[in-house]
Amino acid sequence: MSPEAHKRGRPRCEHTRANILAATEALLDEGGPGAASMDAIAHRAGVSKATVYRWWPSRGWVVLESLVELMERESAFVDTGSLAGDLRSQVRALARILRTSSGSSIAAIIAEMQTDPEIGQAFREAFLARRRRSAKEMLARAEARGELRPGLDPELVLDLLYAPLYLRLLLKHQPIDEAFVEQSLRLVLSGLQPD
Amino acid sequence: MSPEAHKRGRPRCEHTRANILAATEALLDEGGPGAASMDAIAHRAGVSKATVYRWWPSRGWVVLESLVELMERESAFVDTGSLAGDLRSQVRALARILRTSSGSSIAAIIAEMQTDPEIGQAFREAFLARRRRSAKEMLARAEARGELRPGLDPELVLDLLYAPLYLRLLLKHQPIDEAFVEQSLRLVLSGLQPD
Amino acid sequence: MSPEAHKRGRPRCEHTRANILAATEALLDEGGPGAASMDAIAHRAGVSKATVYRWWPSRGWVVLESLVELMERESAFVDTGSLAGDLRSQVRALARILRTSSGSSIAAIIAEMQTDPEIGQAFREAFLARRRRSAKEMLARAEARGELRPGLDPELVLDLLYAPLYLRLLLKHQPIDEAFVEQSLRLVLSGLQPD
Amino acid sequence: MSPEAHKRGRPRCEHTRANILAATEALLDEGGPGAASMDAIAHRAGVSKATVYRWWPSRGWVVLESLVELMERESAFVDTGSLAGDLRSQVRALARILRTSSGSSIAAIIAEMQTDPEIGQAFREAFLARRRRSAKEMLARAEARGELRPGLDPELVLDLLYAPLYLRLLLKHQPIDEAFVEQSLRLVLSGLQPD
DNA sequence: AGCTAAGCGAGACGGTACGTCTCGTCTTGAG
DNA sequence: CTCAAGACGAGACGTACCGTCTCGCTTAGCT
Repeated sequence: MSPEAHKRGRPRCEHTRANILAATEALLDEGGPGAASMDAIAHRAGVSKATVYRWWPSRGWVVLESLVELMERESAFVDTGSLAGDLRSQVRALARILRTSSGSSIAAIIAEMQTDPEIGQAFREAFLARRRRSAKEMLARAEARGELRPGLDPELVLDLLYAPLYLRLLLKHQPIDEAFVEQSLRLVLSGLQPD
Repeated sequence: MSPEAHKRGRPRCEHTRANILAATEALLDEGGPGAASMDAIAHRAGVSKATVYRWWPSRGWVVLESLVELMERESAFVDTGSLAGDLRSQVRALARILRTSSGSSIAAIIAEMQTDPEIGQAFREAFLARRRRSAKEMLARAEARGELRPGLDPELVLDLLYAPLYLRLLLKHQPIDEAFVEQSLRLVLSGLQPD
Repeated sequence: MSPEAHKRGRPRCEHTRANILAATEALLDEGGPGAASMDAIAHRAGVSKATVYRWWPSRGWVVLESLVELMERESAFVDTGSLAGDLRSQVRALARILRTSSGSSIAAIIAEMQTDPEIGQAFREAFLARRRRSAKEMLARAEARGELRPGLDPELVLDLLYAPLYLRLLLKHQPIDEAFVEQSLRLVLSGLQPD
Repeated sequence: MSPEAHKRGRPRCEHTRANILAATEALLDEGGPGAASMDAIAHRAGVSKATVYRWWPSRGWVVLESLVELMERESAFVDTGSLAGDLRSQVRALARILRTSSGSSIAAIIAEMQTDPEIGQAFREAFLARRRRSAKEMLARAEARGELRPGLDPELVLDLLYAPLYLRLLLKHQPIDEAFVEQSLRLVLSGLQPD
C-alpha cells in the first residue's frame, strides 16, 4: 500500500493487474456473474490463477475492484446550484450506469455480498461510502441554505432516492427508464421540501 | 394444479413435498443459504435427490418455493380503513420479516436470480406479482376514494415504499429498524397525498 | 407354473411375458447390454416395471430368460454318426449364433453374472447345463464306441472345444470366423483321438 | 511417456497415481468390483474425484490400470528351454492369478468391456496385446527350432491355451484347479507337436 | 556480475455441490 | 389378482468451480 512497498524481488507487473480487471469486466459483460469464474478470468487474462489470488483474496474482490475501477471512470459529480438539480443529476447519472452492462456487474457484486460478508464490507467501504460521502455534504449544505426540511437523516434520504433504482436493477420487474426516474425523483423531492 | 391432476400412476406424495420444503426452511434458518445444498435438503427431508429434482428444476426453485410458502404463512393483508394505515401495516410487516432469517433467504434468492434468469422469472411471478396484485387493488380503491393523488403508476408507488427496505436487506449498510421504517413511510406517504 | 395355475383374480397375461422378452431382445440387439435398462425394457414392452419385477427377480433374469428363449429357437442337435462330425456340427452352430446379435446377449449375461451370483447360478443351470447334458451323452457314446481316448473328463473336453469361441466373443481381439473354428476344431479333435 | 514429459505447470504427483491404484486394488480385493466406485476409490486414496478423472476417463479405466499394474508385478516370463515347459509355466502362472481375487477383477473388467467399447480397446491393448507379444515370439522361436507344427496361427494357439481358464473364471461352472490345467495343457500341447 | 527474492504461467490437487441416471420397491386406480 | 403409470429411496456417475499448492522460468534490485 505504501509507495515504497517492495524492496526486493521482481516488482509487480501492473499490466497483469489491468488485464485481470479487464478480463473480469468483459466476462461479466458477456455472460453475467456466472461467467466470471476464476478459471475463466485467469484464462481470459492470460494469467495463472495463482497470480489472481496473489492480489485479491477471492473471486468477489476481483469483481468488486473491477467495478470500482469502472465506476471511477463513469461517475462525475456536478454542482448545479440547487439541491433538486444536484440530486436529479446524480440519480440520473446512476440510472444511466445501471442501464448498461456495468449495472450487471453491480448486481453481481451485490449477489456476491450475500454469500461473502467480507465482500459486503469492502463494497460498502469502497463503493457506497465513497459515493455517499459527497452526497451527504451536499445535503448538509442544502439544509443550511434552507432548501431541505431540517432533521432528516441523510442516509434515509439517499436510500429513498437510490433504492428504487437498485430494486429494479436487481429484480428486473420493471425497466429503469426515464419516466420512472423522473416520477420517482419528483415524489421524493416533494417530500424533502421544508414546511 | 388442476383438482383432477393425475389419472394414472402413483399420486404424488404431498408429505414428501412438505418435508422437502420444511427441510429447506430449516437449513436456511440454521446455516444460511450456503447450508441448503441439494444433498443436505434431500438428506434432511429423508428423500432422494431424484425426488427433489422431479418436482423442482434446480436448487434455486426449491429455495424459492420454501420462501413463498413461508411468506404466505407470515403475511396477512389487513384492512385498516385508510390508505396510509394499510400501507403502513404492510410495509411494517415486510420489515418484520426481513429482519428475521427469512430475510437472508430472500436475499439469497435475489442473489441467485442474478445468475439464473429462470429463477428471476419465477421469483417475480410467484413472489412479487402475487404480493403486488392485492397492493395494487388497494391503491386503486384509495384513488377512487380520493385518498391518493390521481395518475400515479402503482408500480412506482410500491417501489418507493418497499425499495428502501430491500436495499438495506441487501447492502446491510444500515439496519431496518423501526425509526427507519417510520420516517421512510412518512416521507413517501406525504408525497402520495392529493393536492 | 402348473397348467391350472390361477384360481382367482385376473389371470396372467402371457402376451405380456412375450412382449417383455421381445423388448429385451430388441434392446440388447440395438444398443448392447447398456441399452437394456429396466425402464427401457418396460417402456418398450408397453408394460410397467412392476410387472417385470413380478415375474423376474432382477434385470439379469430377464436378460437371461430372453436369451434362453432365443437359444431354444436357434439350436438343434444333429446326429451325424461320428463323434468328430457331431462335435463339428455343434461348435459350428454355436459359432454361427455368437456371430449374430444373440452373441452380444450372451456376452451381456456373462457380464451380468460377474455382478450377480444368482444370475450365474441360473445361467449355468438354464443355459449351460442343458446344452452340456446332451453333449456329454454324446461323448459317452463315442467313448463306448472307441472313438474317444478313454478317461477324459467330459467337462474338460467341452471347455476346450467351446472356450475359444467364448473368449473371442468376450474379448473381441479376433473374429470368430470359419477358419478359426475349423483350425481350432482340428487341433482339439486330434488331441481327443485314442492312442 | 517421454522422459522429459512435462515442461510447464506443476508436475503430476506420482504418489497420487500410486495411491489411487492401490486404493482401487484394495477395494476390488475386499468387496469385489461393486465396491470400487469412484467415490470410494477417491475417498480411500485421500484424493478428490476430480483428480481421478483428470488421469482416467472413467471408472473402468482406473480398474483396468490397477489390474495391469498388478499383472506386471505378478507375471514373469521364464525360459525353461522347451516350448512345452515355457507354455506350461505361463499357463500355470495365469491360473494361479485367476484363482486369487485378481481373477475377479479381471472378470469385472471383461464384464465392463461388454458395455463400454473403449474399455475393451484399452484392455486389449494394455493387457492382452502386451502379454501376447512375448508369447508369440516364444512360439516363433519354437517353430524355428522345429518344436511346433509349422503354419499355426499363434493367436489361435494362445486362444486354445488360455481360453479354458478364462471360461471357468467367467462362468464358474468348474474350478480352475491343478488337474484341469494339467490335462488341458497336455491335450492342447499334444495337438501342437509337429508330425 | 552475480545473487536472491519475488512475480508469473501452467496446471495438479482436495473439497464440495451440482444435476443425471438406474436400480428395485411401493402405491394408486382401472380392469 | 393383474396391470400401466409412475413416485420414491438409495446411491453412483461424471462435471464444475473454489482456493491452495508446486513447478520452472523470468525479472528486477542489492551486494
